[in-house]
Amino acid sequence: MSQETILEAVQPERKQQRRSIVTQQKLLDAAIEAFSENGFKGTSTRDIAERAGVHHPLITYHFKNKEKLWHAAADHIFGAFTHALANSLAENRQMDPKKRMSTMIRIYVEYARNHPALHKVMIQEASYPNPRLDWLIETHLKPLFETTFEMLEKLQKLGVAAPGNPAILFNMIRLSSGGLLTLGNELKGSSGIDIDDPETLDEISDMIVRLFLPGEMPPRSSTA
Amino acid sequence: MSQETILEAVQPERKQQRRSIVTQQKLLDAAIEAFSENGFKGTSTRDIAERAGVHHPLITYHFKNKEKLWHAAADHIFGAFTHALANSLAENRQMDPKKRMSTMIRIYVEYARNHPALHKVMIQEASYPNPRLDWLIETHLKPLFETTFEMLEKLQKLGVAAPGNPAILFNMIRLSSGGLLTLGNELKGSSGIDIDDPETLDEISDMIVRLFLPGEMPPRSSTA
DNA sequence: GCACTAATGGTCCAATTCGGTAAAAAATTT
DNA sequence: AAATTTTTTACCGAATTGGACCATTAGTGC
Repeated sequence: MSQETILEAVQPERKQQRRSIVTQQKLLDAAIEAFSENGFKGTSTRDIAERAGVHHPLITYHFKNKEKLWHAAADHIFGAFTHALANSLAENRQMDPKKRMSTMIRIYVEYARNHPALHKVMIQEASYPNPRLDWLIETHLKPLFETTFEMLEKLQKLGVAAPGNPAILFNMIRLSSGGLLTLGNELKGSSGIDIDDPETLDEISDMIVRLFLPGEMPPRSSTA
Repeated sequence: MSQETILEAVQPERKQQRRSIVTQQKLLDAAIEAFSENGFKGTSTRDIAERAGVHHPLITYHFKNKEKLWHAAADHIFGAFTHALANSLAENRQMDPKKRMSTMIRIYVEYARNHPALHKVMIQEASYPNPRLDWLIETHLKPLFETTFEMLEKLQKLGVAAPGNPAILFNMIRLSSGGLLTLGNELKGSSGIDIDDPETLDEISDMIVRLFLPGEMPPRSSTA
């Protein structure tokens, strides 16, 4: 979590003021929200400043320019998610693989509900080829996905996860959870699904586990 | 298919010229592409005209304004998809329910590959509440979804489709197919999935059928 | 071929918005 | 109180916005 930013590199002869941290935080949150809704091109720095309740030149002051603000915002939300995920996985280190994966799914569903911007930003940038997408893939997506691929493959060998290309399988899980919640505004009207109902979230998580991890864990052998 | 547009309402004392239809077509295609990439707000009419290779005042001439162009473009792509779907379903009228649903999935996967704008536009508009989303739901989504819900419920009763809320199930299918292909630009880099490979499309379709329609059709009884 | 209209091309518009800068004012830290 | 960080206010020039206007061209119906 080194989002004390950018400016730290210059030369902080004096320590950063608290209100400065607050406005940076507000700007990052507002930026993520705006970028996730309207994409990079479709978002103006003025819109972001307004959402943050802050004067727009502060963006230049704190983040230099729009591009750097986008990167900082992406780092911010991915960092927070990775952190939440790592925490939860550390807690469940001794659980069996199926339980661990189920937990990850549950966390992601919950996270996607509370921070839909995480998935939305990926969609926005994947919308057409651009350098930000490449950066996102290399910096955040690949590291995040790799461990999950491995976990899934292991589960497939154990007969727990459904067979087939694990990469495709993983992405289907990703879309059935995060992608589904991203459509929140539409689901109620088109399908009568209310993602604000906590029971709905459980229903989604349970269904994903049932669909994608249909097998049961084999009884633990003494040698392994 | 009444996308001969808008102007027909005025009073066509003479019949529409062929080149006019061509430019309208080009504008509709360009509009869908642009709107799907950058959303309504993020798209300029000039961008659309440029993509279409057409002078931008022609948008005003043919579609009155940006809003009406969006609606015409949405009608256009949803009409085309509904048409393709209906055609294929008509061909397979005598097939058993599981086969029919599998066919629908296959069609949607293929369609989403060749016309990613269909799904992208829905995502763009669902990104935040707005009147276009409401219109989209009422005009196109609900009619399109209703029949599928029913088919799915029937398949659940037959033990073919996975159990659980059919609306959620349906939307997971929708996202595992169309939503997945929408991420095309990202999937290669992040997961090594190449959606330009026809085999990948088959793999996706097959996996969806296996995951969501795991049961086999019961042998046909003589009375039903 | 002629008259009429639909369609296009090219130009212009006024308004707004864009990202970013500069310098004064205010708030904090030392 | 001095020094420095942060915020505020005002402003910039460039680009873009959706749309209007009219002369020209192409196609239609006779």
